[in-house]
Amino acid sequence: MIEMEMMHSSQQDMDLIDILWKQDIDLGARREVFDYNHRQKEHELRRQRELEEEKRQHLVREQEKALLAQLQLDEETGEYMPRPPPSAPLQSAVTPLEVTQDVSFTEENDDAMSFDECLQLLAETFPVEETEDTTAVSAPLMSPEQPALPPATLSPGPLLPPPPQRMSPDLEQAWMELLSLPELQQCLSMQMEDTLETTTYPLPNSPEVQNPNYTFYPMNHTDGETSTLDVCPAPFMNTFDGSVPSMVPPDNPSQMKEKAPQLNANFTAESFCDMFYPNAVLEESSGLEGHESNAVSDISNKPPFTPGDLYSLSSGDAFDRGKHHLMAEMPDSDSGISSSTSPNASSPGKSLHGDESFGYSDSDMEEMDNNPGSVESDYADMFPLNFQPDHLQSAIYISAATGQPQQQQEKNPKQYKTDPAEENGHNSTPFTKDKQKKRSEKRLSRDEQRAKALKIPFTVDMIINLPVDDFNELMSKHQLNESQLALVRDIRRRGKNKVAAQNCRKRKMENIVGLESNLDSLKDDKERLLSEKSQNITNLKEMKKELNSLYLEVFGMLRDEQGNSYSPSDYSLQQSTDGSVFLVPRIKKTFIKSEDSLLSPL
DNA sequence: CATAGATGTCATGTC
DNA sequence: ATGACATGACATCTA
Repeated sequence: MIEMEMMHSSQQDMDLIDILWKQDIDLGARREVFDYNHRQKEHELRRQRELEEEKRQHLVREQEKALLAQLQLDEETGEYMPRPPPSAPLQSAVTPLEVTQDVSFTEENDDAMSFDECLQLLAETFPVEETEDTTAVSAPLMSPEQPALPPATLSPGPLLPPPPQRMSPDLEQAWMELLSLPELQQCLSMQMEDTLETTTYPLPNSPEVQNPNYTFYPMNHTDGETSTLDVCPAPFMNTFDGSVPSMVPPDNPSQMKEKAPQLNANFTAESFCDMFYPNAVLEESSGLEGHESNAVSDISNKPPFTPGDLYSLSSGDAFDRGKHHLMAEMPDSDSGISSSTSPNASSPGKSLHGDESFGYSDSDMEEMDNNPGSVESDYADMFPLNFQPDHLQSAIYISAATGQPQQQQEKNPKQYKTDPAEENGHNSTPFTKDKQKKRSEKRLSRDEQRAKALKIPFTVDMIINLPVDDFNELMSKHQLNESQLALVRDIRRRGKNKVAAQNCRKRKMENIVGLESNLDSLKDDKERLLSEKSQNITNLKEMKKELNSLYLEVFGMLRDEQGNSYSPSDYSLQQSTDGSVFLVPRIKKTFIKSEDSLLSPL
C-alpha cells in the first residue's frame, strides 16, 4: 500500500518535471547538458574532436605547402607569383594586387575556378571547430577593398583562439601574398559571410566572448591610440599598407595582435577610413572603383558580401561627411526603424537617400530571409556586378546631399533584388550551414542591417561586446547623430539582453535540473526512511512479542507462600528506577473495578 | 492550419 | 544617475 503511494507520487513528480522541461527547455543547453554523465561523454568527444582537429591541421599544412609549390617568388616584387599556368585559372586569382586593380575581370568562370580552389584550400586550411573555423578563415582574409567588414568578421580575428600551430615564415608570407589578392579576399569574405557568418556571430555570445578579458579587437588600451584600431583589423591595414611582411596570417590571431600596435603608428581610424575610401573622401571613384567592381563582378555569382562588410568599415571621415544627410529622415532607434516606412526595400516607391535601406522593418527582414541569399545577399546586391564600393556609396550620399540623389535612386532598385547568386543557382558554397545557423544569422542581421542602414561605422559585435569605457570612447570618436546613437544603443541593449535572456533561460534550466536532482534524492530519502520505518515496526513488534513472552515466563515462575502462582490479573511486575523488580498487586485497580461494578448497578 | 518550442525583444526591477 | 544584469511576458519564427 505504502509502496503504491510512493510510486504514484513519484510518477506525479516525474510528470511535473517533464512538464517543466517541456515548458522551459528553451535555452541552448539541453537537458543532457546538466547531466554529469552526459557531460563526461561530451568531454571525451571533445577530446576526440581535438585530436581529429590536429590531424586536419596537419593535413592542411601539407596542402599549403602544395599550394606554395605552385607559386614562385617574384624576386623583384617579393611576391609570390603563380607558376606558369598548369592551372590557368589560378593565375588571375593570385595576380598581385597592383596588377588586378586595373584589370577587368570578365572571365568569371576562370576566376571562379581559381577562387574555388583557393576557397577549398582555405576551407581546409582553417577548418577549426565547427563554429570557429569559418571565422578563422574569414576575419583575417578580408580584403581591404571591401568597404566594410561583417561585424563578426571584423572582430573575430584576434578573438579566435590561437591556432594550434604556426605556419613557417615562408608559408606565412606566401599566404599573405595570396590572401592580399582582392579577388581572393572578396571571394573568401563572401564565402565566409555566406556560410560562416552565423558561426561567427555566436561567438560574442559565447561564454568566452562574454569574458570581459577577451580581446575583441587589438585594443588592449596600452595606449590611447590603440583603440583607433578598433575598426581597422590588422589584416586590412596590412594589406593596404602594402607592407606584405606585416600581413598577418589568417590563422594566427596572436600574431595579429602583435602586429596591431605596430600598425597603429601608421593608422588611425580616420586615416584608415581615408585610405579605404579615398574616393569617397575626395568624392570620386574612378580607379579604385573600377578595380573593385571588376573584382566583384568577378565573383558576383558567389555568395555576397557580408552586410557587415559593407558597413562596418564605412567609418571615418568618409562616413561622417555623408551620414548626416541620411540621418535626418531616419527614424531613430529600433522602434523607429522597424516601424519606419519602406514596406519593401525593393519597392520603387522608396524615398531617396537610401532610406530604403533604413526602413528595415521586421517584415522586411523576413522578406529578405525568404531570399535564399539571406540578408547578406541583399548587401551584396548593393554592390553586385554593379558593385558600388562603400566609399562610392558615401560619395553618392554626399552628392545626394548636395542635391543629386539620382544615383541613389538608381541604386535602390538593385538593393533588394533577390540574390544574384541565388538567381544564378550559384548557391553552392564549400561550406554548408544549417537552418539554425541561418536563423541566428538572420536575427543578427537585423541589427546589422539597421546599422548598415544608418551607416554605423562599427560592427554589431563591437557595439554589443565592447566594455562601456571602450564603447563610449568609440562613440566619442565618431560623431554620430541622434539616430545613429539611438540605434547603436538599441543594438547594444538588445544584444546584451539577448545574452542575458539566454543566460536566464539557461539558469532556469539549471534550476529545474537541480530541483529534479533534489527531487530524486528526496525520493531516495523517503524510500529509505519508509523502509527503515517498516523495519523498525517489525522489530518493535518482535521485541514486544519477546517482552510479553518473557514477562509471562517470569510471572509464571513467581509463587506465593503457599506455592500458588500469582494471577496476572491480580498482580503485575513493575520495575523501579534502581532496576529492581517488584510484584505489584492490582488490588486498587480491581478494587476500583469491583467498586465500579458494585456501583454501576446502583 | 494549429501548435509547441525556440528565440528575440521589451518592460521593469535590482544591484 | 547610470549601466549591467535578471526575469516575466509577449512576439515571432520554425518545424
